[in-house]
Amino acid sequence: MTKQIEQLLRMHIVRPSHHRIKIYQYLIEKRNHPSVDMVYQELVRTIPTLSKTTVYNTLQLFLEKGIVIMITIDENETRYDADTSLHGHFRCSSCGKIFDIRLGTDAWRLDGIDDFEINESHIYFKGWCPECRKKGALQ
Amino acid sequence: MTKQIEQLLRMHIVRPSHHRIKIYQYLIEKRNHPSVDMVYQELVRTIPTLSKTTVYNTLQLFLEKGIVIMITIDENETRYDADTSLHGHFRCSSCGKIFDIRLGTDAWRLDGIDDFEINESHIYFKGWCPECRKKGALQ
DNA sequence: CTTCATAACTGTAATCATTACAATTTTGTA
DNA sequence: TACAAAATTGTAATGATTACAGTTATGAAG
Ligand SMILES: [Mn+2]
Ligand SMILES: [Mn+2]
Ligand SMILES: [Zn+2]
Ligand SMILES: [Zn+2]
Repeated sequence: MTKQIEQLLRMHIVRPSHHRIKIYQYLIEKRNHPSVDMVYQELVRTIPTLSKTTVYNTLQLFLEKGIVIMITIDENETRYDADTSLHGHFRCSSCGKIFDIRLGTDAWRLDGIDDFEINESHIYFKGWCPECRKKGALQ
Repeated sequence: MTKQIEQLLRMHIVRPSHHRIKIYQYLIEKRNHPSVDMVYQELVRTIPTLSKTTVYNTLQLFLEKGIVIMITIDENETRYDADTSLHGHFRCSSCGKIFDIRLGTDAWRLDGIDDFEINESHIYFKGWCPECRKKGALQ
């Protein structure tokens, strides 16, 4: 696993340091669209010397190299996603969890704005997730 | 014009104070998806006693009453829009302007996530606007 | 026109995510 | 082993947003 991550980082011109591997590994294993603090709080348990600045710097580097995307669905802090494929997100207003939403290609298509050059597309939904709806219904 | 805004605010249980009218008027006249600071900098010229806190509070109130929507396309500061209809946004990475993008209803439709209760839908694009593309091409 | 309760507004301080930056440590290579 | 480059750290600065206490405006009652 670590070898594969090293390979991927190298392919994107990112030297695979210990911290970078751990941070990338966190993203692909948890798949939880974490904030900087979520990554830091988890990893600092096994890397006590870890600095939050390193998490910021590393995710910024991953962004520039195109191996993560930034998600601004949360108003307070940016979230990150190692899944760079075209997909939407749903944020539960109750539990705060962020879910992946697979959308047909026609949802991403848009006509009549040929003069714009689109580099990024984001589709966000907010509301209540299935679990929270159940809980809410019981109250 | 002012009378119409007063009417609209009253309809949404917002007492139409002088400041509230001016802030709402700014939103519908400029249609520029402003940040709090953009609203403040413009209005403080004619209302020298205006406090930025009032702009924050007022836009928060408008949000709660459903007469504006929040746009999180900008990573640094939240933007506001008095157009609450379903439409997408495009943010130019060069000039920072935010444009409205009208999308067909099929773009907003999504199947297979019936268990989610959707309250808000946001579609954002980022890239280069027509004007900045032209300028960029000349360089 | 005064009184008074309530709502609106102001200004300052606190909070919190993010960035800047200089110092220190690690790494790869000769 | 030596050393330059890259990575990491820790602290301070920045900047948007919020908290809050004090002040002002408003509007109804008398
Ligand atoms: Mn995702
Ligand atoms: Mn708009
Ligand atoms: Zn939930
Ligand atoms: Zn532009």
